[in-house]
Amino acid sequence: MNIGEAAKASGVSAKMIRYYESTGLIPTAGRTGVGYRVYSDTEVQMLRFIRRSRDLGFPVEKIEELLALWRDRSRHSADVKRLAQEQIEGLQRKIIEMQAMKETLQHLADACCGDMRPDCPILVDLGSGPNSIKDHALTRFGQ
Amino acid sequence: MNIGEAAKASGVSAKMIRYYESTGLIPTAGRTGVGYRVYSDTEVQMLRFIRRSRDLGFPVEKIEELLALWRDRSRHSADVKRLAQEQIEGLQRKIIEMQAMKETLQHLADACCGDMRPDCPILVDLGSGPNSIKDHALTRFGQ
DNA sequence: ATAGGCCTTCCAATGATGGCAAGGTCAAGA
DNA sequence: TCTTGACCTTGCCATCATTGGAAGGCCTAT
Repeated sequence: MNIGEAAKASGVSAKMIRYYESTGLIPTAGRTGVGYRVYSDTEVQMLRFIRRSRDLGFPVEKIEELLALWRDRSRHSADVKRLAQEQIEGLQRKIIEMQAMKETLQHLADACCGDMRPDCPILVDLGSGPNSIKDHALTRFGQ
Repeated sequence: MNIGEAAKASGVSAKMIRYYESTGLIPTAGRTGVGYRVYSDTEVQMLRFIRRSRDLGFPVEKIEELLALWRDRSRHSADVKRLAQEQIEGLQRKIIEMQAMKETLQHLADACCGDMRPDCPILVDLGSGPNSIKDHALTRFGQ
């Protein structure tokens, strides 16, 4: 199987397959006489594993650990679960962070009339420093 | 004010201040006789604006637009609100995406007993392709 | 005078990916 | 057999925002 076919079959672009090989994430592929990379079903399965892990947000560094466990028949499932749990926590942290950004922006946007006038609480907030949300809330409720 | 003081006062690192200057996001700072950059309160305020915008997840490209509106006294607040709304939508998209990843992982982790045995539905799923979640659910409910 | 803490510029790396260019190869059709 | 188009190869550059380091100049206090 050529790299293009392996790419189609795995969902990993040819570019990325070469990249993963260069970084050592996957072993160096076999070559034909003229230097074309050759892939077996096993290798395609490994690529699909990587693709799916990326889709779940795992950084390549963690995928390396996951692959090692995948290959290790005497692994402990606890180790896999721990990696998954860490990833879940990382995702949760980011979600909370973005949720906070979103809510802050939503409050500001709600307070902006959004017409032709120049007055805009969003710009006022951005120009006024890091505690402005609280300040703004206090100001609003204080009035 | 030196760049170090401006950095402390604005929350933007000296490194980033120089970078923003080099990319044209902020105007070139004044210089002392020996070439040190000098900053006024106005410029520090602009840096704080940038910092706060970054904290809300705006890409630098959008901050450029926000800064332009900030400076433009004949702006329409509608333009600012639109930028904020787009940012909110972008954040929401990413949140949903990460939420989906998290839930998928949570299902998988829940199904993994996490002990010393090697059997692990997480690894099975990662190795089995993109539709495995649905497949897995069907398998479980079908049994 | 010297130490250390600033400042300057330039260069490089991050992580995962896409894009482009120049050149070799293969298969099918004229 | 020759050509064409689709594939492969390597290598370099770009992204995005940020950090780090190296090499060298300046300023202040001891």
